Amino acid sequence: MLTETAFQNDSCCRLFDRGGPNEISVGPHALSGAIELMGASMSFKRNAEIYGEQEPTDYFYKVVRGAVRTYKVLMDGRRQIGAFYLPDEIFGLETGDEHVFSAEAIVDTKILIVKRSVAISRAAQDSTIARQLWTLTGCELQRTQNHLLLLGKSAAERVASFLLEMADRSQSGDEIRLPMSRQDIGDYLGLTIETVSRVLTRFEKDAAIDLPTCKRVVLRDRSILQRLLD
Amino acid sequence: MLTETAFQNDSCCRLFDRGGPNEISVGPHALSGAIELMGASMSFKRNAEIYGEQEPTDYFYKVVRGAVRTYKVLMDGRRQIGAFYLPDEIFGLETGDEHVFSAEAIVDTKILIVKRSVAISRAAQDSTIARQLWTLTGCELQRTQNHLLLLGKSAAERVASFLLEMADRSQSGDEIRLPMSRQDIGDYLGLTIETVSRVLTRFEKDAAIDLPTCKRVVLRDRSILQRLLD
DNA sequence: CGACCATTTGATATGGATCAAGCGATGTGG
DNA sequence: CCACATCGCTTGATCCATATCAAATGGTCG
Repeated sequence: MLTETAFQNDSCCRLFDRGGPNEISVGPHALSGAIELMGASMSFKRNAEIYGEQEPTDYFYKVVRGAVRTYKVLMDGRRQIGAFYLPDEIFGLETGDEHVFSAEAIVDTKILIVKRSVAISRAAQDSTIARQLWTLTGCELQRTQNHLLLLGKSAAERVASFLLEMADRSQSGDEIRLPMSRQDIGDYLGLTIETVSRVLTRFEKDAAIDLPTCKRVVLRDRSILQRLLD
Repeated sequence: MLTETAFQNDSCCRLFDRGGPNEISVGPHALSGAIELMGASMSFKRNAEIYGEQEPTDYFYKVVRGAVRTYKVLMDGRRQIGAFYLPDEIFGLETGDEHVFSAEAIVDTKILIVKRSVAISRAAQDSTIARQLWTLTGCELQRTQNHLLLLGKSAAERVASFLLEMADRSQSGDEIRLPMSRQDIGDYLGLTIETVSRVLTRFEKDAAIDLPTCKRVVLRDRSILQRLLD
């Protein structure tokens, strides 16, 4: 599970480097407007939709500030979260012409946007750009495979994996600030909010973590969590 | 779920087209031998290992005849199957330097092999090859995302998805010849063999399928299965 | 302060796992 | 060609982890 923590290295950012980010003030759904430049910047309010299921996959996105969830709502109303994206991470790399997942800002979020067609035509001329696109998609594949393996495990293992992964990705030592709700975590891990809550309480009783507030987690004994994983 | 059925179009095969396939007779683990050509062919016996976890990711593979499973064995001994690959499908596209999954022949299987380094250097010169590598990885990502969504559903939904997907991919109308065991199916769907068996029996009682033998399935009423999906 | 929403905690229900036979197909040696 | 052994599949009985339902607590914002 920890292998996925290295999943978006800085060399991939060149895609977003052309042109100084020029702030464009827009609401949700304004993406389909006339953004042709690479590296255009947009802001989204908490819970605002960045793109919806079945919309055309016209852009790549990079989180500057805030956090993003991608998700799909299933027939029965259940919601599966595909991934969380934190600052410096890239999303929207879906393959087909239309998005299978939707994307929303979890908190107020700033994002860079690149038109897919621009990136692809650059890739046709510059093999290092092509290589980056491939690598990014490969990293996303690896992340998804790890997520898939996660769903085969017990509730405690899933939550432990999640905490260790978040600690690694937010790079703030043993103190994690969770931007997402229990419902988000549950929908990511395939558990109910009650089960997530109970496991966290259990970890706290076992002195593996502290929960100063419900959004802040402090890892007190990583080895207890680590032992649950393989 | 059905979107994934179109996941490896023929345009991707150019990777394997250089040089007439020259049969090389080898056993498992012989991959690390001196295969430098593109499109070299190898045969594997039922249950033979094609590559193992942690081996270097030096090749891409394409099934010519037979069937392949990729899998990972977890700490507790459970085995998660990542995917099944049927004739004309490509596998081994993992991102890192080492395989996270192992690959085995499910039945006696013939495979084409391409050295990864050769494909990559061709991609650096030919942007259509680069594009194909990217597309293939993207298709694999889509397949994995669908697999992930599958694991959130009930046992009946998982089995129904599996049957419809196999029917589509084996392109033999309503009659499916399953190369894999119940254990394989269970490990793919995250269910026990008992549950897989019970669901199949239930589908037969509901007149959705026939089971002339345990390896052959005839879809009698796809709409019953379809109704379980979204 | 009060209303609202998210989270935690408690009690009960359930889908699929586990444990345990039985059954059927496939292959082997006589 | 048949008797028997083996292995994979099916069927049945019971158990358990997590879901579901319900209520209490806590945190946030007007």
